[in-house]
Amino acid sequence: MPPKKTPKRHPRASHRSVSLKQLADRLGLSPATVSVVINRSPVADTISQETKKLILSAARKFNYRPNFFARSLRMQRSLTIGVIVPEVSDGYATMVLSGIEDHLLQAGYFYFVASHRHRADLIDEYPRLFLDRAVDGIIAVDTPWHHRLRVPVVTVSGHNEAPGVVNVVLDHELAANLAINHLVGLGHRNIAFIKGQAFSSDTEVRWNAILKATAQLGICVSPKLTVQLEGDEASPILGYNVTTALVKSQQPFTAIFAFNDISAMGAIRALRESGLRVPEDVSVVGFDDIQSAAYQNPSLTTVRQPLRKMGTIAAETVLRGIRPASARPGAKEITVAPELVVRETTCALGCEEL
Amino acid sequence: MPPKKTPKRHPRASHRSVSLKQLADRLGLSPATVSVVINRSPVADTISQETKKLILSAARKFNYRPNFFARSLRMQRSLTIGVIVPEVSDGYATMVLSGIEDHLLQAGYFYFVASHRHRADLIDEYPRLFLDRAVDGIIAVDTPWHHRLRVPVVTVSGHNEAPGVVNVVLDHELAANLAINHLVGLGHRNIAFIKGQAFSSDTEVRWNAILKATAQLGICVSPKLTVQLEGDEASPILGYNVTTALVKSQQPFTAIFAFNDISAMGAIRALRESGLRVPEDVSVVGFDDIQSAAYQNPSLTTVRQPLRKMGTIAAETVLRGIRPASARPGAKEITVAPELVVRETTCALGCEEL
DNA sequence: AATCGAAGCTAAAACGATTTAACTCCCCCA
DNA sequence: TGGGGGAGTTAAATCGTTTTAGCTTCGATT
Repeated sequence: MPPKKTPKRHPRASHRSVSLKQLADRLGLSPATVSVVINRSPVADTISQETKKLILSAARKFNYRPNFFARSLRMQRSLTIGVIVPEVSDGYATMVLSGIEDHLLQAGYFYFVASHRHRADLIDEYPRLFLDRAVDGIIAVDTPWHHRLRVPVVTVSGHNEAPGVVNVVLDHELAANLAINHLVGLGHRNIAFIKGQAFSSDTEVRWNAILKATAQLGICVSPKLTVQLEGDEASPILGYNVTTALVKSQQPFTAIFAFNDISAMGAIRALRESGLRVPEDVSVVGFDDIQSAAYQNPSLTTVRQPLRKMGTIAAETVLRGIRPASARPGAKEITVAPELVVRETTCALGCEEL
Repeated sequence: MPPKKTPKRHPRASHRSVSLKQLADRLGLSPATVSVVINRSPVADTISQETKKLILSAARKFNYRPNFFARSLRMQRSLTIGVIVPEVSDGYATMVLSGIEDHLLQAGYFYFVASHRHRADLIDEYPRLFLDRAVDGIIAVDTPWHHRLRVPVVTVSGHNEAPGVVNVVLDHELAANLAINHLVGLGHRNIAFIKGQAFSSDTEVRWNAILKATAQLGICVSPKLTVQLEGDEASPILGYNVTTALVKSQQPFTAIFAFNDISAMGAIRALRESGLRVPEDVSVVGFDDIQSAAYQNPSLTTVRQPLRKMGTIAAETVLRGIRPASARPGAKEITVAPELVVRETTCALGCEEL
């Protein structure tokens, strides 16, 4: 008597849900038929109504869930997007993420998040890992980008003209104009500037926009009133430090235009500690309009970036890139408009409100 | 002459990377051998050194990357964790996420994020979608949890005793003690409380802890000085609203213990607008110690939750649950300790600093 | 009576890995 | 001469789908 050859089942296979083949067996049909009906493929047009009903109701009854890997393997698509950000726990990235998520999940996609914390090796490695995971597309938020990949790539605030990538960017010229006009309109002439870190992809474009805007208005940008953030953390301490240095330098100024809200907060604290009042002695304009900007004390005047919207646009764009329907190229850059939000940290030169 | 039967290749198959089989063909070996060597499986022990070298160098040369789906399909594991949070763009969740990410990526896992925005249908649906995607485990952050799933589940700040799930929670009794002791030590007796929204999983436990702590100190908790946040947004406006109402009610109080930093910020603004100074007239204690707490003006005294650490622990725990090595059950609850961070929004009753 | 076409369904080949149970040599020893 | 055993390798099944190119039937048309 030959030994009974019980085929070894996979360890976890026991309580797994029913497979397509099992379903087909139960119905006395072939997997092909079941597959075709369940996916509402055009081939199913010739399947009789009766059979279709049977299949669909059986699928419901046995709670059939298609195996994701089998399907992805066959279809060569993962319905997954990789998102790379500098840091998950900072306001900028999470706002964008929130917009990205909105759109992706609605479209039936999921996404991986990876944060590189400005480490060059990770900036290189994560996109590769994403590809190993067979993502259908990649969104890079505020992250330098040089790769050329075989999936669509969209950056948010990326300014490299990499081939095949679409950049979703703020209209920095408008942003600079809004802020500078506001300050100049209030009578400010000696304006200090806090530039972003060298690694931040917006730093350079924004700075150029500022130079252009000030030039147009005949405002001089003094190098002595220009400081630059340094350091990786997303903490107000960076703005605090440079502003303290600025005050110590004794150069007179009546306004600060900060690179972002976080540094503006640090700046305000530094000014306070130096005995300067905000906004009576120094007006401060932030950038981004993160959640807490409105609830600072005083509340922060700032240039709002529509971050959620930028995320949504990025998601739409990357998905559009996946459908090979529309020709790939399209626009290389999508620009969104900022908005000036005037709150309490700016006032007319010499004002003494309160 | 029979028509040449060129097997139709898949659309995108062209520039895809080399497969295991192709690699094996090039080497004149079988896929089995190559697989075994590349995965350093025990079976490979009997493969000659020479062959191994050949295989590994060929793999490098042709930049072989195993197909993720094929592997997952076979191995029944995805190296992916699903994380569900109320909202990606809020400080609490992102801090936890940051800790989760740290650990998961190091361990070779990726994670999906989905935010339910307190919609009951999504709280139900996302875990299902995660399972459809064959995640190996789920982490639920500040999210009510009732399911019993076939993968390990870890909650952060979950307080339901669902079977098979591990809860990572703060020691709320300690937290309440720290805060109340601090205030009482400063002479405060009439303390107002801002309770969390009903849907927040910490609300109830924290409240009970507060009742216990006050009872121990003989402090009376007046219902008239107790307000509750309402609304979904993660905005200070919620705290602002209830505090405004509190002030209007004319009940005397000299301190507020808020449910979180966000509502504390709103509370401070409301107090200010009512002509009350913080901390001279009213001391305020927040909760969480989110990034911006230290940079409020005045900076916020608060109870710090080690959110990143909680995330890391959650990640560790869920991965431990996946390895079937260690027996599944283990502790049902892992407690972490809060820490009181005294800053500028609290001072002794009757103080007039500045 | 042979042919055609439509209707309804399916066989079988992918997709790209992992894994178990052999299988082939070849040497050595009785 | 036979066979035991190790070293080195692999055939083939499996994971669960999708999809293309047919395969049956059967009634209708020439």
